[in-house]
Amino acid sequence: MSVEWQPVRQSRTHELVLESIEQRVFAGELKAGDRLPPERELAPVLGVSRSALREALRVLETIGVLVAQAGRGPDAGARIVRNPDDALGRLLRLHFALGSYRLEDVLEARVVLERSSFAAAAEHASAEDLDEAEALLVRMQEPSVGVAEFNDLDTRFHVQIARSSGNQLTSTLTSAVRESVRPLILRALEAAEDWPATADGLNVEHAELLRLVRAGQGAEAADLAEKHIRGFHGTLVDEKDEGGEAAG
Amino acid sequence: MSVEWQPVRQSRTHELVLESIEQRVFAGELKAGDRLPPERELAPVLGVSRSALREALRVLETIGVLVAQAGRGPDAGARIVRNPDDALGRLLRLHFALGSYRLEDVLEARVVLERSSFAAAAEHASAEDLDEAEALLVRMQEPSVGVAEFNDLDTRFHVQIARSSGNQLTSTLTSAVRESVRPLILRALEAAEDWPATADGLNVEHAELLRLVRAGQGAEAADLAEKHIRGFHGTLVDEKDEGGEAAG
DNA sequence: GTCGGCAGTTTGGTCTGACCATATGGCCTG
DNA sequence: CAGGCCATATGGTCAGACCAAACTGCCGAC
Repeated sequence: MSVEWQPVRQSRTHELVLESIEQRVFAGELKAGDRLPPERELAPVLGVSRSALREALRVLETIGVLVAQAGRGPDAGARIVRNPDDALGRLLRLHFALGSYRLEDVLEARVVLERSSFAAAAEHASAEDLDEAEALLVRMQEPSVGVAEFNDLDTRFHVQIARSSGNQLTSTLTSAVRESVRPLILRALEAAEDWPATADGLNVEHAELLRLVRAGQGAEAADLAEKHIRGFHGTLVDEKDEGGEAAG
Repeated sequence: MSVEWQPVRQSRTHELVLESIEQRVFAGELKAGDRLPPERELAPVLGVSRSALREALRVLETIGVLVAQAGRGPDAGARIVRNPDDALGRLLRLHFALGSYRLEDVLEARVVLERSSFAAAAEHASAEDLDEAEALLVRMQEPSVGVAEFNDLDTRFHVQIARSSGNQLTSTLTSAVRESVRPLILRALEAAEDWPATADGLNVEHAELLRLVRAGQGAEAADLAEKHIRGFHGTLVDEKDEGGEAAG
């Protein structure tokens, strides 16, 4: 048989706890907004120590499924939430830093996701969403804006378009992927020979992108977005060429 | 200013520890394969208790950046690794179960990612990778294959194509997104009125997809992949219509 | 009677120290 | 020299205490 043997790796306690809670989520018994029992009650019920339970809760918190709040009242305790964005962002950022992904791979992923975002935004975006995006562009056009803030606004513009596409998942993925290369982009912007010209060029493209989205020209917006992203990543590859190959 | 005030939310100890370790990763001081000092040494150095340190390590383990192994020898201890796939899979699976994402959103994401996978595979896939994909298809064609195993092989086929595209990131994302709807697809397959006919139809499409990839016809493969996925997800929407809307 | 503050209670966060489980390294015996 | 047993290093778990945050509600001052 072609199936390889796998090491059995016996489960640790906190993993069993995690499974138990996950099962409740999959079964629909735990929904967003629900509260878990207090740690001091739940631990003995599950037959584990509080520390083991806490490690499981920490895992759930890490993936944006749970938040904990001390104190009393309706907002206190451990609550089920839906906040995948931070979790995905941290995950991709760290793995990109570790060399799990090559820059070209990130580039392709961005192109694919953002083409979809811009095309969908041209279809579904509300005027308010696009107004917010425009506000970001206006702030980017101020000559006094610094590189760091420009980078921040740039990220938020792309994320705002993704969000306005109405697709939560591609929005989250777009945001996370963009976040993962944020430090790299910041370094590239800082190293730009003629910063005002660079900023101008990006501003022009952003404005045109937003115009196409507003006009409902999804296909054209997608094409320009691809050009926009590829053009910019081109400069990144140049910046990073001393990095060498990521080892297997 | 349009920037909203944010609650300051003072950092918890384990978050500070996490930041400290993350910084080392971003700075390149911690690379894949490196070992962390033993918990009992590292905790006092960081000025925190072992439990707080362990919670931080658990977070890193959750996102696939660290594995821990008890015992002695070169493989023991906490080591930096690059294993994002499980982490991303769990994240999307749980969030999909919680209703963070609508089924249509997942469908669009799959279409976008897998179009790219198939197109890139037609360009870059090695013969061995495609042989492995073919072996999966052969096993899916056996009449005796059960629904669960078919679902498993189907997943692995799509993931194998993604992997053979040479893009680690889209491969991971494809795998995770496919995993997140795996239970749903399983239920749909189980509910199929004429299972052999359903399986046959999918098998034919898979074979044609692989043929196009082998022939290097990336554009055609992408189009067929989109049709393949949309067609199948259509049956899923029908299956899930009792689910109602996901609350905001 | 109302407002403000103070104490009580609930809940997560952290710390300490102990003990258990696992896996290697090396000694010791046959 | 081979096999088994013990020492050691390391993560995993546990128990109990105390700290910190945040709401509840009482109680006194006005």
